[in-house]
Amino acid sequence: MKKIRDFQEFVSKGERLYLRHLSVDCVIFGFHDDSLKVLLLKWKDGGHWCLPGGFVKKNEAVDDSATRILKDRTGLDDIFLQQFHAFGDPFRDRNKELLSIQGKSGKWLMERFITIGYYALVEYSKVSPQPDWLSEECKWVDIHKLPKLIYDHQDIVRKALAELRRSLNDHPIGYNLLPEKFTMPELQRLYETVLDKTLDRRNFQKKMLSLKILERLKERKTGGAHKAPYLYRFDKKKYAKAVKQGLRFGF
Amino acid sequence: MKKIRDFQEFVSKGERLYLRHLSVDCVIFGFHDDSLKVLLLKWKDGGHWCLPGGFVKKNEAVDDSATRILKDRTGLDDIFLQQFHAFGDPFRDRNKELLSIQGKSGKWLMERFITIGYYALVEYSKVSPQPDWLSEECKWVDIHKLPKLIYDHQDIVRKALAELRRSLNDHPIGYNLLPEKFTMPELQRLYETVLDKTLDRRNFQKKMLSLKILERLKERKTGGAHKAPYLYRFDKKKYAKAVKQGLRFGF
DNA sequence: TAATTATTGTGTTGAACAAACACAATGATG
DNA sequence: CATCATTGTGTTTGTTCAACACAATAATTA
Repeated sequence: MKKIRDFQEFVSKGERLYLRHLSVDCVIFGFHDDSLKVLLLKWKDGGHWCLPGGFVKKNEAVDDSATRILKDRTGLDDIFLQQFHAFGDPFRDRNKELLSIQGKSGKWLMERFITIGYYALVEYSKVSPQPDWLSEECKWVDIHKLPKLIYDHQDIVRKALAELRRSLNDHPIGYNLLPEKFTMPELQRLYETVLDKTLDRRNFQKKMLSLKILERLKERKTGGAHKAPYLYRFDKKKYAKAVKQGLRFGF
Repeated sequence: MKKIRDFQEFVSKGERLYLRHLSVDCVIFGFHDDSLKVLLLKWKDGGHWCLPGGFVKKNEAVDDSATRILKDRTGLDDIFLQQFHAFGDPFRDRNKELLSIQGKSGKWLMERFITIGYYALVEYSKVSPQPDWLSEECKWVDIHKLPKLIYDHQDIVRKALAELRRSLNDHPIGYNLLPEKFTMPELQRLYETVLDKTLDRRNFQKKMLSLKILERLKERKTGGAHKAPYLYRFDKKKYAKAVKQGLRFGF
């Protein structure tokens, strides 16, 4: 992929390259330090925060646009990605004065955009956040400590989180959000964080094990200042089979 | 609203009026004769079947486009409407040769469209299906006996049904799909149809009543050749309260 | 008008699951 | 080697779910 040097070049090429009025925004979830994080960008100009996003090439599937954006910001392929909502209010991106667009060629950017929202589940430690040409910074932010975001990006995050919660009942999110090996307490804290409530340790373990998609490994010693918990990993075969049959968690 | 006289006028005005590359398609569900129906249109030209759809005006919220389309095809306001997916494959509407567009002004219609899918739940008897200017016919079709549909409209229906099933756990669909007064067997057959499986009559009733959103009325005599079942209706207050707290059906 | 028939209304039981809870084992710390 | 926070496991109790049976009723018919 050819790199776009600067803003002006991007703006003038954009009109030829992209579908008008249509963008993609991604809510990229990660889990670290017992909290749920979202990957955000900070604009060079003005320091405003926003979600990683981009546009749809004229011959590109919208899903592929999302995949491309994710790859650009995280360096990762093969990400779990889920389209969840299209945001189509005509005033959703009204205050475009935030962008300092000059010249006639940038007009397309000032027009109204409908954006299609995707959320992604990634393994925190595998991501190397990369700012785009617009941004000075790309970093993880605790979902409960979000800065003010541009446009309706706050709503987009809220909706993404709501959909993530909804999907808890069908989809074992630990598979995508945790490293390959993890402990039961870690898995539990993930669920507690997403659901924003505490769960009973013993009942949680029973429920998880009853799904028969986990495999228990040897002890883990290092680090923790207390009794070393077992490590688990997902059993891919059983996992795939279970998902196909339709898992029912009870959250 | 000014009526659009014919195809050519529509095509030439469209470019000024609508956002490019963006459409809305609606899967309108109704329930009648113990079966789930979808409202379809049949084109004058070629007799192809499709979903009711339309385009997004330059200053119109996408949700409002869907509402407008629904009003035009059914005559109804205040419809339960739910956006469920954006279909963004570049070849999804490839075979545009189905449309016989002539003239330069129609070019916009031949380009690629991303369509945003909505499903609606309506009370069958209240709908008076109205063809649009493209169509000779607008009618209800059993969801299990669909004709061949244009483009990816079959996929759109499939996805809508999947989402409807998913929503069964949070949303009491009977409220939108049945007439104000209905019997327990009717409600049950609705669920059986949507889920495509039979349910135990007694357990179903217990579950429904335990939600405390139904109000039982007097007997119903007319019609049925057997014991007359009670009539029920939704108790709007309790219903609203329950939905807000998050219903959990167990399907 | 009384028997027939299909359907509705209701209740019970046993099994599966969920919530609440207690105690022993462990590994680092001082 | 005693302490401490945390993990591993099991029991009890109540709730929900699945499977099932029988009496009541409204139109039909004999």
